[in-house]
Parts: sequence; structure tokens; C-alpha cells
Amino acid sequence: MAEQGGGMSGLGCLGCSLRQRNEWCVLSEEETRILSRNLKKRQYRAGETIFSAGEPSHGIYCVVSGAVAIRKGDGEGNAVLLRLAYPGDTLGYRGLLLGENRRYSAEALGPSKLCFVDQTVTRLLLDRNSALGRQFLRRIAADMDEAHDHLVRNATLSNRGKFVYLLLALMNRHGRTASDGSRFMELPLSRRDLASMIGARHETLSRIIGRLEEDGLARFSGRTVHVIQPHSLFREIRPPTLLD
Amino acid sequence: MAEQGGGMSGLGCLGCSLRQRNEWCVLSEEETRILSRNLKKRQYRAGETIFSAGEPSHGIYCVVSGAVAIRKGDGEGNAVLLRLAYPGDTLGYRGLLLGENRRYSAEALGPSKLCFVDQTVTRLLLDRNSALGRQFLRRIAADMDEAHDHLVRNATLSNRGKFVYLLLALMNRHGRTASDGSRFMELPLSRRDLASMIGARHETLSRIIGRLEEDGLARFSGRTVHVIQPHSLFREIRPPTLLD
DNA sequence: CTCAAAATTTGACCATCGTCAATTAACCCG
DNA sequence: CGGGTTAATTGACGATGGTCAAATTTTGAG
Repeated sequence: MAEQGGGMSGLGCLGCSLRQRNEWCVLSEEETRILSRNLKKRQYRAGETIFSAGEPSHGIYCVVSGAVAIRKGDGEGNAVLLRLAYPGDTLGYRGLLLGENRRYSAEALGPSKLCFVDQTVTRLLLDRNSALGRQFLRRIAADMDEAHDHLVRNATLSNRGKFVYLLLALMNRHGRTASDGSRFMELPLSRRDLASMIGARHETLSRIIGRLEEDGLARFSGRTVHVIQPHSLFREIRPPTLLD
Repeated sequence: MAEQGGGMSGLGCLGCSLRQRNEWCVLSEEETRILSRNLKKRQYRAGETIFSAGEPSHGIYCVVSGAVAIRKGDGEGNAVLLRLAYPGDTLGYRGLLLGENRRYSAEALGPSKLCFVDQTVTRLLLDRNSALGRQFLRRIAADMDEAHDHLVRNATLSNRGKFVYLLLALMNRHGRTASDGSRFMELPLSRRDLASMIGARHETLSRIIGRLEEDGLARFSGRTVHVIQPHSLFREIRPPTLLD
């Protein structure tokens, strides 16, 4: 039998700290118990596939811990890493709403826990609690904004700019600040995946990384990155157009 | 007093042919009347701004006729044309859901009619008819898919490829087929806007267009485009990887 | 620990793209 | 219709990015 809930043993979702921060927060205590009883929590190994593009949607996933890569192909072998999902994020709501097959794949980047909520349960809860629907609307609207911002950056920035932006974004999630103000992190992605996130070849990314090191903006060693002066990176993508 | 409804005089929204095809189709006759009484229909001239990024959202817009450009800036003067909206499309729902200011601008490309529905009315209807919320969810989910596809294309295709794709998409909306199978259309956009849609400079677009003409794939004259063999254009973006 | 496979880096080379500048064409207001 | 402004094209050139190939490093299975 699958473990239930997100946190301490018997409490189920009620004890899940994530509940405060995602759409399920509007559920009553009883509704939360329904959710608890009907979800399947599962641990994924690094690299394991959670679901794949093209297969039917049976429900949604909620990231509990770890990080998940959202990949989408163009039908010709080329696959792009669209975004990363983190604890509190909900995946695969599109199938729930449109009843279509999955349009992208989800893969655990490292060891990750996800909760699966079947369609029937979600629909039941959506019917019982209209606020839940509103929460989903907000979630999607926010995702939409993010996608639009992404589109604008892609149209505006050079590959180097896009990568710098990506680095800063990853740093926000994965970085730690040292006592001297410099920041460092362990990259959750291979170079190939980093390259696919900015729509460039991995060879190109290698060179971009090389140039960033030459320019003294960052130091790369395997998956470890040190950014000495985060400010300098910011300047890269926010050029001194007007006085800032 | 603003005109009401979308079609023949007294019928209001009930007579609006668009209603069949957008989210409002789930409203009852009485709810539709409420909608009719509370919307403001307005004609916009070519180039006229419907709303601008940064200003507060007071409601949503429904495109009745014409075409609308959705523009989004990156905060540094660079503005990108994200997409075009056509009759039946709903604009600006994000503000309704998140209560935030507009994140993009909307501008009439040619003479266009739009209906404005105030927040309070939309919320009233959303409360009365829960199916309406579901419709909005579907709408946004579909928009989301489109945005993701856009992201994948941007990461995958060259500028030429992106432009060919754009041409074919515009052809679907604006094109007519001649007796010999060739297609032609009047472009709804300036070269600059076309360029910004594919994230390229207008000089680059000029050269892409030049090369497409050299290659005999299309003929451009002002805003008129002739595509002799639509198949050849398709081949551009769907290379003969495997046997098709 | 060892070895093979996969990932990453590097080089060479060419195509594409952006920038600056100059020209030409199209458009709008009066 | 004219004049001025904006849009579009073209050229030159440097910068960036993609492709192919080879070398090097890292990773993972056994």
C-alpha cells in the first residue's frame, strides 16, 4: 500500500508543510483527509520518468521533494527542457482539464517524492470546493506568465544572456551564499540539459561557460558553480540602458 | 450608451455567432442576457491601443472582429509581439484571476470590435455558473499549450524556420487559395512586427525574405505574399528525418 | 578498481545573425 | 500634391552560433 500524505506519518496531507503553499491550501480539514486517503506517494530515483509525452493522463502530480524536469519534444527527436518543477508545484493539470494525453514528459532530476492524485478524486474535490478551481486558475495563470516571460527573454537575449539568466534563476533555488558575498551551487542539470534550456547546442554552451570564466564572472568545475559577484551577472542581462 | 451584444441589434450576445465557440457558450439564456446588458462593445481603429502593460485590470475583453496584437516588453524598451488574437479569443483574464496589473499590451491591428466585460460581472457569472470557470480553465490550458509549443519552436528552429512557421500560421488565418493551388494573403503585420515575433532584427527578416524569394518559395510585395507551393514551405520546417 | 559508454571540451570552419550606416520606398498630414 | 517622417532594404563587417570531428574527462556497471 502506498504511503499517504506528505509529512509525518499518520497526519497525511494535514501534516504536509507544502499544503500551505499550493492550491490544496483551500481545502477543509475533511476534504484534506479525502485527499490524503486517495493519493499515492512515491519515491523516484534520479533520472526516473514520472510520465511521458503521448500517454493518457490519469491524474495530477504534486512535487513533495526533489526537482523535476519538464521536457517537451518537437516530434523530430529534438527535446527541449522547458522548466524545472520544485516542491509545491503541481504537474499535469492540463490532462485533467482538457482530457488529453500528456503533452510533455516529467523526469525526476534527483531522488524525488511525488504525490499522485487521480482524476476522479480531483474532480470530486473540485465539485465540493469551488475555491479549489479558483486556485487552479491562479496556478495556471501564473505558469502562463512565466511562459510568456520566457518567450520574451528568448526573443530578446543572446544565448549568453539566456544562460546568465538561467544561472541566476538556478542560483535562487540551489545556491548558497558564502561569507564573502559570493555564491555557489551544485547544478541540478547536465550541460546538455542546460544547453537545451536555452535552445543552444551543448558545444555552444561549453564555449559560453569558457567565456564566462575568462571574464571572471563565474567558475565552473563539474557541476559546481561559483559566482564571485552576483552583481556582475545581473549587469549582463540588464545593460546600463538608462540610469538604473 | 455602448452598443450591446455581438450581432444583430436587439439580440445582444444571444445573437453573437462567436458565443458558440468561446467560453461563454455554457451560459444559460438568462445568464447570457446578464452578460449582454453589462458589456461594452467598442470599435477600435487600426493601431489603437486596447490596454497597456502596467495598468490595472478592470475586466476582460472578447474579440468580436478584426485582429489584436499582444505585445510584451522586457522592461528595457524591447517589445516582443507574443501572439495575435482573433474573433472568439478572450484577452486579459490574468488580471481577473490574479488581480494584478496587465502584464502585456493589446493593440488593434486593423479596425476591430471588442467587447469589454467588467470584473464584477465576470465574477458574478463565475459564481452563478460553475461550468464557466471550467471553460476558462480550458481556455488557459490551451493557451498554455500554445505558449509551450512556441517555446519549443524557438529553441529548435532557426530564424528562417521560425519565419516559415509564422508564415504558414498566418496563411491559415489570412490566406486564400487560388485555383492553381497556390496561396496568397495580405500580411496583417509590418516587417518589424514580423521580425519581433520570431525574435530577430528587421534587417535579418529582410534578408530571410530575400532568400525565400531567391529559393522560389514565396513572393513578397509590400504586404502581399504569394506562396506557390505550400508543400515546399512545410518541408522547410519538417525536414525529411524519417520517412514521413 | 577497471573498462566501456557517455558527457564534455576543444578546434576548425562556415553559416547565420546583429550592428552600423546609407539608401530607397512607402506613408501620412496638411 | 508635396514634404517630412517612418518603414524597408541593402551593404559591410564583426560576433555569435551550428556542425563535424577529435580529444579528454566523467560516470556507472560489473
